[in-house]
Amino acid sequence: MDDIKVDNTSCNDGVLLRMGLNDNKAGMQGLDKEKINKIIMEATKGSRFYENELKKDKQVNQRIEKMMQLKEKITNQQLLKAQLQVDKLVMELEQSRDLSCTIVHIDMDAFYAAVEMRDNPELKEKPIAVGSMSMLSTSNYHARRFGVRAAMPGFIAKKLCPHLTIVPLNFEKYGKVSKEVREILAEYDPNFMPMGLDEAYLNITEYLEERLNWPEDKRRYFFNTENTTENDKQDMNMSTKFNLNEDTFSSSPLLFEDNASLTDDHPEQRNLPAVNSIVFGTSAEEVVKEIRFRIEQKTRLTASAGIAPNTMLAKMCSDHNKPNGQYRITPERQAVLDFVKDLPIRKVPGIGKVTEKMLKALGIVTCSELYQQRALLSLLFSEASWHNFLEISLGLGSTHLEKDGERKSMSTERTFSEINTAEDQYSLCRELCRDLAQELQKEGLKGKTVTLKLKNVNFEVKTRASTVPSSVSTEEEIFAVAKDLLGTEIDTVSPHPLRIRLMGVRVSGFLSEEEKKYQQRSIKSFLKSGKEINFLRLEPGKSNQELCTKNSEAAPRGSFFDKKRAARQQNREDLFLNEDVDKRVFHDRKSSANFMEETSKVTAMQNSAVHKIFTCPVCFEEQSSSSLEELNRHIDECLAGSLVKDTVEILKNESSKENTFNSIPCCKNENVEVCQKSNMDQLAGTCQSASTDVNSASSSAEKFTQMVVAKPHKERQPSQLGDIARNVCIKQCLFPKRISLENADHLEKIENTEETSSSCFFEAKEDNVLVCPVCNLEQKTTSLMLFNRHVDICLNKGIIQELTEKNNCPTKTYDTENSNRVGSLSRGQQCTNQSQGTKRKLDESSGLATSQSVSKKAKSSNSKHTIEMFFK
DNA sequence: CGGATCGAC
DNA sequence: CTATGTCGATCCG
Repeated sequence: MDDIKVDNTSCNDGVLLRMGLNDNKAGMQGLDKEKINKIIMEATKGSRFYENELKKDKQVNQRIEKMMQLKEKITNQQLLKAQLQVDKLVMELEQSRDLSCTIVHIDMDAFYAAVEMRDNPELKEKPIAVGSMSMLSTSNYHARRFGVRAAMPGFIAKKLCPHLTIVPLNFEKYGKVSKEVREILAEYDPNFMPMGLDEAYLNITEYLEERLNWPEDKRRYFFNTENTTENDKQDMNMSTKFNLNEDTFSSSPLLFEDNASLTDDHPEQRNLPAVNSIVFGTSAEEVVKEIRFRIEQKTRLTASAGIAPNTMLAKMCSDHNKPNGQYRITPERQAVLDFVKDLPIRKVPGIGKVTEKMLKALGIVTCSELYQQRALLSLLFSEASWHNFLEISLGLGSTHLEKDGERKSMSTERTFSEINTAEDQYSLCRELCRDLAQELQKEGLKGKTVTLKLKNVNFEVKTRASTVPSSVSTEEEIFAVAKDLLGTEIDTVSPHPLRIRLMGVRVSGFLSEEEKKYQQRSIKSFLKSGKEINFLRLEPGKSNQELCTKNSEAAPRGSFFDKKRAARQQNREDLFLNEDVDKRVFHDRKSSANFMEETSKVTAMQNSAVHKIFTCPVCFEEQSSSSLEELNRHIDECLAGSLVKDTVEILKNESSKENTFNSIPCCKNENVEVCQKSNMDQLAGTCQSASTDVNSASSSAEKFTQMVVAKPHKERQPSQLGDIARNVCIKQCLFPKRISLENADHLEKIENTEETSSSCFFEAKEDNVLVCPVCNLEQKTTSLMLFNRHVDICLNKGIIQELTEKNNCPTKTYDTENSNRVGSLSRGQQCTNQSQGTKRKLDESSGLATSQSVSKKAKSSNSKHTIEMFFK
């Protein structure tokens, strides 16, 4: 927004700090500063809001006091030393100064208000503001003369300006206009960076070069005469505004580069020929004029702009001649320093009310003072802060517009009139969770930490966060966490009621893009394959839902380990099948991205005659089938023939990194894929979105488990067994069993919170018999930690060396601390595709542990849970 | 990690 | 009556 930052007047007390005032131009209607302050004060004093402002102000003052005390203790010696250090950095920064870019900041003037005025001519001559009685988003310039500004509640604005018209927000409209503007901007920099609806940065460096050779015609724009007849008049004004003089028409670059064009924002009235087109030059100024011209022609709204060698300066430039003006800092060091010299620090983006006040306490108001005090600042502020200060005072800023990365959090919050009953609060909380879950789903995000935000009726804000071992994304999941947070807050104030005026819920701690791809793909594909196969194979009426919703009652938890034990007997050999499976199941090593396609192709196969080669996961023979139906039939036959063998565990590493399906280490001897609970919880969201059948899951994890885990043969009808076994089978082909670090990570977390979490994994203690992957002996254990300790000990014995040599395959470390970074991705690749020599190198360079480093690790830290897994 | 604060739009 | 909603960054414990 183009609202001018509050210039801190001399008022010493808090509230007025934020009530910035505009100059009251002579002869204009409006109020003077004093009057405005008085009115605001009267409207404010005594309110809960005001009391809170005072409190916050006190805190800032305390911070300042602390800082001043620190300052007192600083000796000259220290200061000198700091000076040297800082100046060293100054040198470096100065050397890195880059003036080669042309950055433009475009800022629509009083955007929302301007849009509303445009669409309702009645408002044109009136003071208006956009927002509500409780909060204004912006005001037009007329209203600003009364002290009506953005972030001011409407009722106070009304007191300042009784004639003020308050127009409600209409984001849809602003969004449309914003899009129109962006379409123009994209022509100058396809990578421009929008900042909200009304601002954007452009890097027009390249564009400028190109444009240099453009003929006039390419730079000619026509006045929009269609719009309204009334607009003709404006067009003439436009001509004036855009300084359409002879220079412009001659479009001589030389003439434009001189200073005359720098003053074009205050053009004198000229006699202009009536023209319906205009040619813009090739200089940066001309380009920006063109942009603004086109914006105005297209939207009938004006914009201000700044041109400078970096974003920070450009932003401040756009403010310089606002509204409807532009300003350029030429790409010369001196020009930059001149601009910055007397600039109040408050104008700098990033310097807000508090920082301004703190710096003011040190006698720093302008940027040159900021520079002069650099040594002191380096001793009083954090490194990040004083580095920033230094760059500001040198006029340095970023020269490239980095696209904002992935979002880090998503939240929703609501203000309301006091709510003080727990019941209402819970239901409100649920509602927020519902809204948030919906938004999360739109972006396919799941996060690990849930934050509850509360503002009590005294405007005191509290946030309470909790991070859970597995990502959440559904209403139920989020609410489950949020309600606890809310509960404890209610408890802490009890027996008094919790009196709040705002509640908010936020989810953060998303999986990184890498993790997400990795996880989602495999999960989605998995679900897809599972779903399709079920869809095809299960008798009518047997839906996923049934498989999913039936959970613990149908499959008691103890059975989980029963099955494990039973399975363990006959599969040790399976471990050694990998390589074969490797070669035979997958004809080509497609990236996992293809698996989505792959599965959908399989679906498509039913309708199309396309033949598809597929390897039967049971007999490992290639099958050319024209339909999934056919393939299934074959598999059924195979299964019937080799039922005893059941499904094989396929420890295959296919080339794609992402395409690994997670399973837990201790399940490695299982013949069936077992999804661990923490993982299941993660899957739940996807599960729900992918499968419409699945809903109202008290624990989607368990449903999932049931879907995946095959029951022992005898308990099932043959047909069912076939279905499920094949399901598992195929799934394993598509998503060969692997251990992911993520998994290990969750394992540990779950274990640590064993008592509180409803983890079922180690619940049946007597059944926890795990096979040590090192000594291959069964270990009866009550916790993963104990088991890991055993593995560590085994490793320490040096058995690993022997095994590694024998197996000629690297070992794997599951380091819970590095779990996020160490992709299980690249590992799969290495094991299958590369000779060991290469493997080792890659392992080391990517921070992965090879057998050697694993041993070291195991020795050096017992606290780390290392789980080794040997392939082949 | 959790909580508070700052700053921007 | 009546003082926003959302997001990222940073600092501190």
